Amino acid sequence: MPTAASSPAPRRGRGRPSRPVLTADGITTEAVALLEERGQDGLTMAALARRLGVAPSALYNHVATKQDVLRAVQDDVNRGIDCSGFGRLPWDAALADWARSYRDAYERHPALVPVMAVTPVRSAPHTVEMYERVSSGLLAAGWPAHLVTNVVVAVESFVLGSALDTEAPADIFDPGDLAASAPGVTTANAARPEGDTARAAFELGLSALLTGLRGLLAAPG
Amino acid sequence: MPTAASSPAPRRGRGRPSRPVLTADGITTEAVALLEERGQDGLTMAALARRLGVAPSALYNHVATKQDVLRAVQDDVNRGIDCSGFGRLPWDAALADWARSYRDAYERHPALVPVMAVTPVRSAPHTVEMYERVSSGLLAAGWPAHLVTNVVVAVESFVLGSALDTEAPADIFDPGDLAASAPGVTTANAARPEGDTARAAFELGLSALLTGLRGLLAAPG
DNA sequence: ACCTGAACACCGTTCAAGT
DNA sequence: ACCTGAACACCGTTCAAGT
Repeated sequence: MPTAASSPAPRRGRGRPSRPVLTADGITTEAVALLEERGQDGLTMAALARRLGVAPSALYNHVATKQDVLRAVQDDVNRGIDCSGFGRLPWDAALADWARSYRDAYERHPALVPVMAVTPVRSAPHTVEMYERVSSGLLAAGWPAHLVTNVVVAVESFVLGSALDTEAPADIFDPGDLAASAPGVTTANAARPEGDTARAAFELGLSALLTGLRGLLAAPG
Repeated sequence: MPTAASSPAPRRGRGRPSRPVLTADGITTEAVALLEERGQDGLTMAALARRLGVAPSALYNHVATKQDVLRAVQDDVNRGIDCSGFGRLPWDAALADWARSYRDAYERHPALVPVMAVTPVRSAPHTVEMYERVSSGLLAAGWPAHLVTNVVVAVESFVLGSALDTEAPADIFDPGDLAASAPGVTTANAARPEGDTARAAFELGLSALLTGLRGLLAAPG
């Protein structure tokens, strides 16, 4: 029975257990599960502790803050992002696959988007590994070193913004009472094909971004 | 003395005031100021009420939730975004100016990024006006109606992701102890020019995105 | 209708006491 | 070292009571 067992019986003893009942990895695993099941607001230190069969204060023997938990969760999410195209496919196809996988991962965890944008990569091993595959792939494909990080950040910014956009309600652009003063919005809305509109906008932007990047690599300066 | 006066003397009377002391606009104005002065965590209903010289519960006669306050603040921020290029400049130059102004506005208010991505535009008049200028500008420039909203959303996703990126610490990509396993990241970091790196990545991405969009408009399908 | 003040059901976090 | 349970300083929000 791994630490991931749900709803373990609460400990009744008063003092230090003979063997530790918590580990950093176990906390992270349960935090990911909790985030997946109950969403952003469901991930509280109290709920996490209950899942682990422990008092909330016990968590603080293993993590300093809730932000620590979020950082660990985020590194775990990044572990699942597919970077396998680099070195196997042309750089632009690899970058496109990475961007799609990256967006899919954060579509499932939009609450982590602001965390990802701001958290240093050190002590986040899977995150470092992801960036290493992308950066070394771009370098090997002939991208000038001084542009590589900017390319990565530009694509990442688009991906994270697009991940937030997947949360938008379908009628976000419906001007309601203000329709009379917004004929252009109304026309554009009416002509927009139905279906997965967030994905359509993402694919359009990704395609445009890659076209521009190919041009930049071909004619630098 | 407008409602924006700071630290008014608290009312001491017990019942309904002879004239209302709060208005929706006054609440929004003070909320913007509070967000600007104290940042995301500083904008609490208690702090907002104190600034307005009122008990926290009084706010609930004018707004239903704190989310309401955030939505109003956000519409106010959108009022300041420059859309003046549309109809005056070529569509791509107008779109670039809009994107820069949009990013600048949310760089000052990164906490509003997740709100913006998700909030319906109805009952947000300045936001509708912004989208109207952009949409009608693209339509007038010859963009097919069925692509206009996707273009807007794609650029917006890039802008909002880039706004979050401005919050990142300068050493976010420093692999620390993991440097030995990340030679590509280390090389790219070392070669990246110093200065406003977030802006450099934004300008690179914006340029690439616009190049791709120009190509798409020229050769649709 | 629109305010006050008390109350409710939470938060994340700290800390003394236990083993 | 690593747990419990009580406590602290907050949150956003509700609601009866006042005018």
